[in-house]
Amino acid sequence: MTNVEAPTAERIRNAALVLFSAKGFAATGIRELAEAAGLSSASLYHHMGTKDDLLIEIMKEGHARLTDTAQNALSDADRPEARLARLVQVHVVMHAVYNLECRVIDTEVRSLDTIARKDVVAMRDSYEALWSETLAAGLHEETFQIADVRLATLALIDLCTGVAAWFRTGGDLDAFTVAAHHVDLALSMVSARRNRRAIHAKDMPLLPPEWFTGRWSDATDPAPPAAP
Amino acid sequence: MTNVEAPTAERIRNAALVLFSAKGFAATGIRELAEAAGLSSASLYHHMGTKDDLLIEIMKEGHARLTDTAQNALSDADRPEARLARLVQVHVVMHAVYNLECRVIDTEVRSLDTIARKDVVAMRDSYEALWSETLAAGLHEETFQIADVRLATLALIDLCTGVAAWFRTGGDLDAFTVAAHHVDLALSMVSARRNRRAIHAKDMPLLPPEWFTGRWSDATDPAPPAAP
DNA sequence: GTCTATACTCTGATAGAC
DNA sequence: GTCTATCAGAGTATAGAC
Repeated sequence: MTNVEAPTAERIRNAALVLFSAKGFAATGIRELAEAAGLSSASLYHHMGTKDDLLIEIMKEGHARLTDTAQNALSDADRPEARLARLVQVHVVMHAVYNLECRVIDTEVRSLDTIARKDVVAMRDSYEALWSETLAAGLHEETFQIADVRLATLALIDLCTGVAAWFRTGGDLDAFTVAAHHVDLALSMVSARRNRRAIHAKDMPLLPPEWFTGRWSDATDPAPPAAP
Repeated sequence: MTNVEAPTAERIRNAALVLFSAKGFAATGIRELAEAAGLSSASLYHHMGTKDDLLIEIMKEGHARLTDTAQNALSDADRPEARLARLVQVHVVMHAVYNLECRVIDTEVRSLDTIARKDVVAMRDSYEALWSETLAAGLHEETFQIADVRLATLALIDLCTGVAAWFRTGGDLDAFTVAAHHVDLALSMVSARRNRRAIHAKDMPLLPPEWFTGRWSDATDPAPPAAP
């Protein structure tokens, strides 16, 4: 559960998530990273490539996790409103639980070199396509009222991505509660309706907490520093 | 209109906006900034304090501009739905027109030292209060349907802030069109109603383009590099 | 108001011993 | 697998001439 005696590579990764998300990639020194991971700066390079490589790995892994999780969540949902609800739920829960990783993903695209940036943007685009397709389907069968699919896609993703910036583990709202609220906000935003009645989160087959927890065995955010 | 022969201090500021927004504050070198502004790095310091001071000035000025504009926009709007519409409109238009400045404001809080960060966060809080108060008023008179005012505040601001990340001047949608769409999205999100009927942007007394252009005489974003 | 030259620190990364 | 020592370059900022 906790990170006591975690493998060195993982300790480095966790230290990187903490520092990159708090100060930014460019402002984080290699010595600082080493100290946070409990090594000398030279030893770092036994476990990773360059500092750039470390960022690239974090970003690609994070995007892959997000897309994979979303695709799994969509696999047994047919209706556009159920699919949108799940996209929102997955996005928000991930941005709350993998909070540091998501902050890095969402803010450090500019720190990537041209090649890596191209890869990451492509991953991002294919993830966004899941949203666009869902909105287009809901618009087509008149479940959603949307003036512009592209704009609505960006708006919905912005709405859910913003969570990463203010969510705090241990706050008054847990990840699932925030996600449920956001599902409602999203459904309202696209005026989701069936039989002329507004659809709400409580009418949706949302993913239960266990659905997520079963996928978290490997690599989550590092545990936050203990409260004083 | 253009920046030909602009005062040196302004050229530096513009160069800073371009570089800070594109690469980030920490990743921008002082020599790079000097070159972009057309000076030697030593000459920079005749027109500004430290690199940190330059960021602080940009961020405080931007926050002040945003809050001032919002307060002016609210001065002749009474009803919660009109006030929300104007907050959204101002926020989106500013994030589109002062795109670079807003990107810096929204991403570089972490680059500020403790003292400046405290100031800027306070400015941010008082700006957010305009939104919270508007939502609380609309909830109280049952114009809005909101489960959690704090969460809805953050959600709405996130929705509108996101525009800065993808808006491009000269794209297929101009700032006012995007803002109008976002007003609709925002009103839907809070299920704004009067007499049991949904309220839309077209029913609102939105600010005309002239309202904004009258305020842009002084300092906008630098002109984008000419197309090839 | 702008420059050249420079001080001093920190940067990412490597060499090679243990 | 970790360390100390070190490299070459880039970082911010200043001194002082013009």
